[in-house]
Amino acid sequence: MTTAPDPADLTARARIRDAALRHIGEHGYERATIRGIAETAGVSPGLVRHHYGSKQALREACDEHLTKTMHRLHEQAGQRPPVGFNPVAVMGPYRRYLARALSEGWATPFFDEMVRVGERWLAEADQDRPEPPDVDPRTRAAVLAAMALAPTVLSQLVERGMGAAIDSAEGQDKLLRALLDIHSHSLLTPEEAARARAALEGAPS
Amino acid sequence: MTTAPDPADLTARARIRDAALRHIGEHGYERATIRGIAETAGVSPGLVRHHYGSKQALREACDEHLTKTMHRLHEQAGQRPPVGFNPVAVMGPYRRYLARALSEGWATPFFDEMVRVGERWLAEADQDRPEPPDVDPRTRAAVLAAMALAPTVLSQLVERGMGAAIDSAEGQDKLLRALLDIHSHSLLTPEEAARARAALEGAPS
DNA sequence: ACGCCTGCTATACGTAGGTATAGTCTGCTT
DNA sequence: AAGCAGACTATACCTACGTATAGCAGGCGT
Repeated sequence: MTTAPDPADLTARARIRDAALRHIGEHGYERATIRGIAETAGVSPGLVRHHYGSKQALREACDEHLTKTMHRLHEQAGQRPPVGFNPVAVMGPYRRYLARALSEGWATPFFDEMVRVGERWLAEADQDRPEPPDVDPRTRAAVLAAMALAPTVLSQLVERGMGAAIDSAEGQDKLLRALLDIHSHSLLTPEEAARARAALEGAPS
Repeated sequence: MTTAPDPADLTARARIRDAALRHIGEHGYERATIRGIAETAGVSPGLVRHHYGSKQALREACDEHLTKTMHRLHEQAGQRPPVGFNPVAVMGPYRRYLARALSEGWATPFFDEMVRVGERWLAEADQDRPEPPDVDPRTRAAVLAAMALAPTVLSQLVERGMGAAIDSAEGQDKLLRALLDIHSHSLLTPEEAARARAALEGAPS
């Protein structure tokens, strides 16, 4: 059950967009070429310009399509909490594209939304915490979001470490188990953290 | 006390390398141009080729230089544990370059070493853990390394969330506090994790 | 039937940028 | 002094690629 393409998606216009998503995902925005995209879509390079005007605009169309698709998936998946905080699972064919968007720096809207969601989610989780954290919530959410996206962005490297493709069943299983383990076992004890914080106050050197 | 340049580093050859580190860090490998690098270094584009042969080879020289410098810094910083597991602090001028190297996928040796180090470090930390994790250590270390590198790779986005440059004192402070908080407060309780794991076994969907 | 909008192709243009070559200058060896 | 080597520049070349233009086919309203 991979994100089913609407029947209407067989149009050349849609094929171009899909090809662009794939090419940009695989090679990055700069290295992806209109000619290559056109070839994959089975059309002439001219048609790409005809439909989208420019390479930049094509990318924006991809962004929009991804955003819409993600929203749809998000809704139909319901409001279940982000177990393991793992966006890899859902993204399927868009994973690489998203990773590029993030690491090449043109995914700010998406990231901002992740931060917003995370912030709300953390606020809720903080209900039953003895003393509130001394970091502002936005920062904490941002860092957490970045960490959550790490396996997506650095998938190539993580795959090396895991010895399995991140898309494969084995890879997903390994990744999820690792995330569960990491997120349920603190690296630092509260005391260690407190000590480090104290050191921060003392010597801003 | 930023990584002091050796006096001998004033040679054109070294200036080219430094300019390349900067340009590639700022624009990425593809977008960085030999002409731009040459201009920054105050030399002709031809000299770049004279010294390094090709753009690719120039990048490799940068990699090597970064590796050596990092080793030097690593040694002179002693064996103190990676508090907050935060490589951002040290990297200084190389941060952007490293981020590019990671996200553009040509930093495998560096990442592999991080995984090795992390693996050893985790093994030690696992001494006093009631039951061993059910993930293989390499995978866990890889995911953890990726997460640790997230603020570096996604610095642009994290900065947005923090509202401060990651290099600034304020940014460093915020980031470190966030990391301390995150690493000393689990997102999931062991029970939740166990439940999620159980779900994994049950329904591989 | 006629025009025309739309999807589409073929071809051409301009430019950026990696690479290649030839030549200049400086300093050192013999 | 002669001459060689290495650092460095100027210039040229070639390819890749984004963009622009012109033209063709086919369905649709009138």
